[in-house]
Amino acid sequence: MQIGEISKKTGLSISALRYYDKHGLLQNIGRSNGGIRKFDNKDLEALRIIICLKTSGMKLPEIKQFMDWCSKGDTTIDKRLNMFYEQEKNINKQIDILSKSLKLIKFKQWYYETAKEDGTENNVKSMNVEDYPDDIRKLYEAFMLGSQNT
Amino acid sequence: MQIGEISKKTGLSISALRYYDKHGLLQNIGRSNGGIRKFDNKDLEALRIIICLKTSGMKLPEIKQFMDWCSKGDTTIDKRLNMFYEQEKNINKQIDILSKSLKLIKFKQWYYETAKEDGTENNVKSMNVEDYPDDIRKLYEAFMLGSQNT
DNA sequence: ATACAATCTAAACCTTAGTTTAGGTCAAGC
DNA sequence: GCTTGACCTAAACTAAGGTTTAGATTGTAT
Repeated sequence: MQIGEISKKTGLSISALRYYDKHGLLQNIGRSNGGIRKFDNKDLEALRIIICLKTSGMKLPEIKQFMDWCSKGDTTIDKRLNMFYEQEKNINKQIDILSKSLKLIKFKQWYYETAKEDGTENNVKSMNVEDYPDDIRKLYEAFMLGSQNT
Repeated sequence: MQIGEISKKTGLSISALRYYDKHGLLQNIGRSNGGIRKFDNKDLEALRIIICLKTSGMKLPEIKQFMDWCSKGDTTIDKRLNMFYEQEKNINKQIDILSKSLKLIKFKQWYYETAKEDGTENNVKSMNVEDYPDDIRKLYEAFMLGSQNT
């Protein structure tokens, strides 16, 4: 497979693929005599992993580090295992943050739905927290407690 | 409150706060006669919302748009409500992607734990998918099906 | 042989979200 | 009235992760 086909299969742009190659993320991809990149299924699988690590927030130098370890063989198994333990923590942290954001979003939806019904923001803006519906108050407090102060 | 105190309360750097102000995210913050920014609790709450939107992936121009709508009053309630509906979808999409990544991570943990026990990657590398433990196979397949092809 | 699309490289450019630097005020305490 | 720490602006700089451009080469089809 050539770069164009790989681009279609992975959704990465051709220039991104060349960029990854240049920066050492794509190890041992072959070249034709004329210098054209030849990808096989192993390369494709490696790319899937790269994409997954990237979308879960890992930086390219760190991904390269992992690829280097892979090339280095059995002596780096421990490091690689550890990296995946760390990345699990990382992802869980991100999910936590997003879930907390979701609470503010839900609160704001209620806020603007109420404003919409009233035809004005004034009423809901001047409401006291204690007068929010129970479930809404919980959302609001979860958000506010999550960010300390005031 | 001055910018230094706000920086400590929000965790944003002073330069980031000035940058947000310059780009119109911080509307109607006062200034002393001498030109020094004066923040009040409303400004602080607005900043909390900005931080939340930003950490959930919203770009600064979009956040500015929202702030502009807020300043414009009741005629923009619908737009703001809609923005929060969209942002909910957005966040859920991000959580989905992270949850899928987590499956690969879990699979890789099993993979390298096995390699570690064996003292080499060779055995686990040459295993067939059908011989993976059931739960592991599911993780692997969820990941591979999620990315089509091959 | 020639056309043509696809590929190649290097180097310049781009965007986002700030940070840093330089040179200058502000205002509180002594 | 002077020092000192916090604040101000504009403008240049940074970093990551690519994209774009220009000009050359490859390889397949006619």
